Amino acid sequence: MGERTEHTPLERTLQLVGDRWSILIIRAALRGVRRFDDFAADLGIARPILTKRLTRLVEGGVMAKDPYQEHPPRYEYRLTPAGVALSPALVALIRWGEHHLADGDSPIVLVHGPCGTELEQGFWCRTCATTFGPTAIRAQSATTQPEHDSAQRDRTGP
Amino acid sequence: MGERTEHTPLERTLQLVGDRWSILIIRAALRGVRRFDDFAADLGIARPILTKRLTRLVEGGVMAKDPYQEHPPRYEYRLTPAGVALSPALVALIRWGEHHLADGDSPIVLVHGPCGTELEQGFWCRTCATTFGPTAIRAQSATTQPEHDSAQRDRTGP
DNA sequence: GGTGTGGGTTCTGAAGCGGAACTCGGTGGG
DNA sequence: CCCACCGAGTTCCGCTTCAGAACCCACACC
Repeated sequence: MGERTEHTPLERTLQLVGDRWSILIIRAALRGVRRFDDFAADLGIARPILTKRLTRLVEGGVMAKDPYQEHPPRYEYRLTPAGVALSPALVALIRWGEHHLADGDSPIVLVHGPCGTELEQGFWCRTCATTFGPTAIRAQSATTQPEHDSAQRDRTGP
Repeated sequence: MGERTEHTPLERTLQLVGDRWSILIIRAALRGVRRFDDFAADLGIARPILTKRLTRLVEGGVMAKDPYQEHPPRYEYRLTPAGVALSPALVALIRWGEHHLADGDSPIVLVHGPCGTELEQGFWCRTCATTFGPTAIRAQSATTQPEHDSAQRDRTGP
């Protein structure tokens, strides 16, 4: 049996959200869906699978299960900050589908809300003050300097 | 039998690469793996599954199957430009795993090759010359004005 | 006290996945 | 000429996961 303890970050990420539904659940949550039945209706997912996926996402820190009323104890599932941090991945997948899987029936694009311009997504180096493509990416151990707090936040850009 | 013809870009993307192996196959291809047996050995994937995944990725335009020698006819699988265009999604998933699924054993980060600074990834609006977070994203039809549901509820900050 | 609602759990099949063994064309060595 | 070998799959079998529908249960409302 597979003793591969999925050691790379990508493998661990895919263990958590790399199935057919988790990403769609997260997208629904980003749109404001919170309750079990709303997820089920919105996604068309089988309810037992939804139970399992939500449980796994909660255990993985992507979502949180909070009571929203007491007496009939009812819960809602919200994205944690870690869950919201998956947005760039979602957006990348959506954009890729838009540009490379167009069926001609629904040309929908993601835009910057305030101005309506189609958004772009790229890699940005703070030091060089430049954007760059995938060929300039290198993986590197961070043992010497555990600088983990970079977080893509609203900034003024390149 | 789900007759849902997966109409949104995200659903179509996940139909193609939203299984347990496709993303890992694409990562291996980005690292230079090209041949059937090399994929099998590198990933530890069962060979019948690898056959199916490679076939689907070729049909989906993500990879191309080209002969690399004639007389014993042998083929290699390369990423197409569309396949390389999935890099931002891969990088987003890798970075998320690095930052939110750290097990303390392998702190590896992605850096800008030339200078070694950890890369950032964000949404960029050419018109406003600014980067922004997920709450400022809106989905909009590319042909007409924004009639597609605003797709965004109020959320706590990113 | 019956009905409705939200949030699940049990039951079935039907897919998909994993492992090993087998096939098939061609090549190279003895 | 014969046999081993290599790359690229395909078959066969067993196990795990998924999908669908039905069912359960605690409570609230009428």
